[in-house]
Amino acid sequence: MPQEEPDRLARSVTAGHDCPACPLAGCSFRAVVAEAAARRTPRPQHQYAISRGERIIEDGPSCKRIWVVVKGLVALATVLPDGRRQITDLSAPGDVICPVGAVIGAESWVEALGASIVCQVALGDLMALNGHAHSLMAGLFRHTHRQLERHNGNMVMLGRFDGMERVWQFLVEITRRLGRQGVGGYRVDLPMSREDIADYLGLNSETVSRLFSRIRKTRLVTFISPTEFIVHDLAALERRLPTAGQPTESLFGRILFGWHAADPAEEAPG
Amino acid sequence: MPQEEPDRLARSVTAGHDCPACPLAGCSFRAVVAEAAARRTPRPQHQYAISRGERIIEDGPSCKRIWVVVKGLVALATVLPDGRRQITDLSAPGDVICPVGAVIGAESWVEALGASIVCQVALGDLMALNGHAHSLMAGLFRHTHRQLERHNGNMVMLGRFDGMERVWQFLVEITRRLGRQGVGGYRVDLPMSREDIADYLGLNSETVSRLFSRIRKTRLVTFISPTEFIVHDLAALERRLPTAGQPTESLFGRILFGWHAADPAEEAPG
DNA sequence: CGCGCCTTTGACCCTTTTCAAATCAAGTGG
DNA sequence: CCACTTGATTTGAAAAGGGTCAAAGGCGCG
Repeated sequence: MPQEEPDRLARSVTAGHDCPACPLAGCSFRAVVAEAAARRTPRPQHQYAISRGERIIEDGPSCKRIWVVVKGLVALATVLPDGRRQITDLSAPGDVICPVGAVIGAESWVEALGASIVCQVALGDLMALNGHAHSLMAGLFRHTHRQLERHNGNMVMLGRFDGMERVWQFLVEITRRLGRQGVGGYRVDLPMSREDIADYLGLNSETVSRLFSRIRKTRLVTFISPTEFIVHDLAALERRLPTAGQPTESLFGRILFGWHAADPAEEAPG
Repeated sequence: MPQEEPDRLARSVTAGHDCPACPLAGCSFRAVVAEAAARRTPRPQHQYAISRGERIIEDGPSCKRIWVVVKGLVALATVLPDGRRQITDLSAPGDVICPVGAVIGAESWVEALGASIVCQVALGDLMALNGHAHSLMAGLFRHTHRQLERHNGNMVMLGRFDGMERVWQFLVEITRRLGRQGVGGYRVDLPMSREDIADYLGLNSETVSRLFSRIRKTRLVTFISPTEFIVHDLAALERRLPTAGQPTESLFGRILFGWHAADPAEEAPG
């Protein structure tokens, strides 16, 4: 358990192989990384394999790198001195992880929840190549705003949802992000323990287990094993959410970076 | 109450007077706004006075403006269809408010908690003048990362602090941001009702009131009125926090924007 | 097979919520 | 200036929800 013996797990990431460009189709940073690769930057990024509990650690005090999750599931966790842990963000394949400030008196780090692969992008290399390239800025900005949106939703969940609502919310979110559509619905292979889920939802593991048992009785979800389940009707789950919807994308980036969508009202008089 | 009759409060901001540049000494955006003013932009910003409950509203679907709080206290609030409200961020004088994405099925807006003055900065004007000016980008980036850090701390609070810890945390935060040092300690004039505080802390107003009563008994804080109090010993309050510290500043911006501090390890080999 | 770890379930306790009533503060009008 | 109104705050009592502690059940692994 990370909160009991943090130091035992504080191993650095293990080196994998170089990759010429981020291989991930849905990667938010694909264009940026591809651009860096096209300019033949020396080792603009590496892939690293990290196993459950391992952390991504900066060697120095400043933030020189970002990471793109290629495979697995990675968490941003904050642990209080007394051991209480809160997972404040989950990153699935295609998501970008930027270093983010912590809270003095608490430890924050990025850790793998299951066997994962991350693609490391050296920010300095990209900066040196591109200067303050528009595409890099736009990518960072878009990513950061998505993160703000997720955080906004998570705060509403933590502050105002009861236990059952949190678990429905979690199942919907994780099914959208990790579910593979198949016969009988979405199949989800979830690399999180009950305690990880509890730490994400602001509950404890026994409560999560009890709530999962109640969900099992609804027959909307079939649990094959503690870490595998099938969602038969995602829409039925979504109807149980207090919000009944999914996060919107901020429009902020459009004016800054020219992200355009079909939006005739865009230039309406203000 | 916003959650009972939101429409009654949905008045647009009332126009104040033009201001040549953001007048606020500690404003994160002072440099940016001053730069725009120096280039004689036509009306790069206005000041608006907004009273309690009024919202800052975008006229169109896209985000064309940012605001700097000059006076008062402004909240980013999300309200669920059933009326539950969560305040996800507070902005005090000097803070920048950027539009941030909401959650479908819930309403999000920026509202004044007390009589406030905000300085509106038209992003488009700034962009047209500066292009993708380094200072604008740096300012936005720095602001956004501060917001991420606050959000991270708020999620830990909402997920893992009990009621008493949340109220101590709130008092420390609000005293740091709004307190004026005087005889007997910091005096704080707090433009929030018990319900506002509850919606920020993920509690309800009766619980907040009860917890305040318990704090009154410790004699560490004297409540002059429901919205005025004196913190006699801020350090004693800080010692009651589970974290015993304050947010750090992310170092991320340094490499991107050249924010430099005394940091010899900055270029240490990675 | 037995060990250790995770999960599930039960019983009980504590915190917070809910519902209700009383108190307090600020305006209003006589 | 004082009764009256209105809304916010405080306090009380009961109920609900989640946490804590403990025990039993599953599962993989040596």
